[in-house]
Amino acid sequence: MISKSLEEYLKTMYVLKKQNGKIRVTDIAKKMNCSKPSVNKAIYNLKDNELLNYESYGTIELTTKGEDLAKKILEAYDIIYLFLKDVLNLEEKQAQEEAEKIKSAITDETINQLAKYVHKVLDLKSLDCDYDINKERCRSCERRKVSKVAKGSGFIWQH
Amino acid sequence: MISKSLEEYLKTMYVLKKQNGKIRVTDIAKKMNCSKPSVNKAIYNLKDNELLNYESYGTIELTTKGEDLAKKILEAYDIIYLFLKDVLNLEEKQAQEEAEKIKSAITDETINQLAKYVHKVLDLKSLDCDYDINKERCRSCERRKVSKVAKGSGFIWQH
DNA sequence: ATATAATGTTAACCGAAACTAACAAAAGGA
DNA sequence: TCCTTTTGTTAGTTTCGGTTAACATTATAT
Repeated sequence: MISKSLEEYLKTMYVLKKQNGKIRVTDIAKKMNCSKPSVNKAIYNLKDNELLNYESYGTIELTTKGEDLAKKILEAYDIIYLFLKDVLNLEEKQAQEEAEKIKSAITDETINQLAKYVHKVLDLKSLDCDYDINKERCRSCERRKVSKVAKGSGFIWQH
Repeated sequence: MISKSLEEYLKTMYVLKKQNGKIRVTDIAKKMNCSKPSVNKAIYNLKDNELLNYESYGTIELTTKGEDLAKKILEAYDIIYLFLKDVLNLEEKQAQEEAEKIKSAITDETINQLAKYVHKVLDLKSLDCDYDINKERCRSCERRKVSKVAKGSGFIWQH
């Protein structure tokens, strides 16, 4: 298990890859408001965990394992973000900031319960929703979950 | 502003005072699952912040400032605990653990929004509830908030 | 092609928050 | 009282996640 801090780096890399097609130290540092040496350390740490491939001055490429984990992390983030923004009515920016911090604090079990709840609350027609964070599709309403990475995150269930 | 870690110590001290009438290093360490030297450091740190009075081998007494802050921290914790337990249906123990971690992560603003939401959800009669964490009484339903410290925390609104 | 700018790396260090081991003080029982 | 146990303290370390300063490498523009 990697640390919550490393998870943040991994998530950011995944998003940058989707947004820019490439992952650069400077861009990570900017996005995460940290120094480049911090990013560098994180890279080698993630590499040790086989979550990405990297050689000095080379390009950062997430491994399959890394990408899978990143998706899971991003989805958890999205669920919390959605709850904060659409249920608690926080401002988008604050919802983003807080979602990161909350995600870094709680267990998968709690995220899963929150996911179910958000799913229910945002669509009251499926009060008996069977949504599970580990499944691709809700058995009750047949929606699929789709993560919208491109602009500012947020995630949706699509028919 | 003290750190989230110190807030945990302060909260624990307040609860111990209510439960046992006194605050001891050993009891804090037991409750927080940490070593006595860690507690000792925290004590002097809180003392520097004028949140408690202490002399070596003496008794720990929260100042007024310390007690006020402890109450605020405990209330935030209670709100999150209530949400996790009664809204997300987490087990009591897990709700307690997660509540601490979440509280240590989020801002007052978010707690406040959550408080309003929990207040609404747990009593659907007051959907236009005006509850505010900084007020003693809800203008809509006229309930007062009361923190039940004694056993395992949890907090209620009382008529 | 080379000077300059941008990017990435390394080394040394910091601070917070924890730990263990060893010791000092206080409390309680015979 | 005095011995033992409990409680509290100190010193020295560790780990984690970050930093700055200085340097190396790569990319860009003229």
